[in-house]
Amino acid sequence: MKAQILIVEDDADLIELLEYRLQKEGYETLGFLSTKNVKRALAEEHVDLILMDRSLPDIEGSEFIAMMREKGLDTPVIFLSAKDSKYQVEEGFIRGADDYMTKPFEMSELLLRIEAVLRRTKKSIHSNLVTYRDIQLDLSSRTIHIGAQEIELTKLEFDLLHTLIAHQGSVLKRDFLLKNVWGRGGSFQGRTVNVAINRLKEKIDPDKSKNYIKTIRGIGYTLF
Amino acid sequence: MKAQILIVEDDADLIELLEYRLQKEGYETLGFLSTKNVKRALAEEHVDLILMDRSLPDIEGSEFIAMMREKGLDTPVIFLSAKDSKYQVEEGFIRGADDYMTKPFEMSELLLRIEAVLRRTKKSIHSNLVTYRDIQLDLSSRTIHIGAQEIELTKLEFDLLHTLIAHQGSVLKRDFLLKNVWGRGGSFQGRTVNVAINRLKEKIDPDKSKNYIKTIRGIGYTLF
DNA sequence: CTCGCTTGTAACCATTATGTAACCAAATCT
DNA sequence: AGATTTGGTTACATAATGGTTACAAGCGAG
Repeated sequence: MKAQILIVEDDADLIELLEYRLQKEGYETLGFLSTKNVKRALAEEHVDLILMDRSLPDIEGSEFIAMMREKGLDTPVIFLSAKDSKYQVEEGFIRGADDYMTKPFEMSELLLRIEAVLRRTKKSIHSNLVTYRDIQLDLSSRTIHIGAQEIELTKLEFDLLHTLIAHQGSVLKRDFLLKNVWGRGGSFQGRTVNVAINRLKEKIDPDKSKNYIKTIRGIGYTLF
Repeated sequence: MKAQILIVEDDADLIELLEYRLQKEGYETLGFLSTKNVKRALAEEHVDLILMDRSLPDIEGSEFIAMMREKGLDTPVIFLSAKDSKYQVEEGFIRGADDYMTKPFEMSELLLRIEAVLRRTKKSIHSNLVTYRDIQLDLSSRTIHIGAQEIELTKLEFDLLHTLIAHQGSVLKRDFLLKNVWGRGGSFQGRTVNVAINRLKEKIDPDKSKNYIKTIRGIGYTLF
């Protein structure tokens, strides 16, 4: 899948140059002369990266980013800023951007930086998912989603749910769960597993309508 | 990797001579009789250096450079000029050329100057940014900005924040942090990571309103 | 060498998670 | 149906874990 790059730059010739080169590299491009229609484009299209002149006629680049971030958009941005002594001093004020290039720049270096930023932001979606019905566990971020809702589980509850899902289809005996989730053999007596399962049930299905976990009397628990 | 040199010169014989000699030295060359197609060539190919006659039939050399720089290209340029006057040499430098040769010139001297310019322009002065929400780390200058504010972090705190951001989206266990930030395996006990995280939290979010760092009880820490 | 900053450690506090027990409800058996 | 067995529910004590603070050793800049 090609990455789509949005360009905001008030120099039409530079847009042309950038679009030509980026398309040649296999990117899709969207060129804009001002930020006027950019917001709409961001809402309508999926944009992987924004290349933006820092000093646009209508708005300051970092201001635009601030607005964008406020709307909840975290599209990465690379600034293109003029090598103006005034801006050199204020380099620290380039904020919210993922990278920046000072004009004049080498086209090949820009391409490398684009690649780097895309690689970096793509990687953050390196999740490790386990799903059962509408439950979704992300093992790397240890987050749990049920439908669109995110819920919180303790370490024990998370591990318990994880092994239940991992062995879905088979009935898990208490000994098995104690060994796999708690780590110790039979050092626990009584209702330990029982209570844990119930606390888990309470969290993933408070109104008892989904019936994720089924009790097999005399044996243990299972998911279907 | 061979450097590519673009030549713009209205004397076809001189182009041929230059190309022959430069190729013999191991450079790749692109010859042009006018600036007409040079812009396109600069977009398509990586060019390390431009050799340019200062008085071309279609455009003045320094004017062309000005245009190029405005487009954001910083490819170095060496002027070749038939006129010999100190005044003009200085003017040439002021207008953005990296070096200047007056015809007739010694081929060996040109080669030396080409080498010098290429060596000089290899170094990159661009920064290396890592961002998370409104936090921005500049890895080359090791400065940290949160929004408009610049804050100071110790080496340890900087490295810690850096690895947290680099692995944003996954929970980082204490062992992992000890290995990656501290460098040693398990040579630390107790609250070492803990205290470091809290010192970092205190600096990047003194009034505890931003909640950048989330504690995952029993596992470690994460950004989200 | 000294001063100040950094940072590991320990002691202590606060919070959360969880094992256990007591009790209740439901299923199973005779 | 009543007894018995098994699981569910609740409350609570405490263990586990992380946060906070203070302090001293280490380290580097001057």
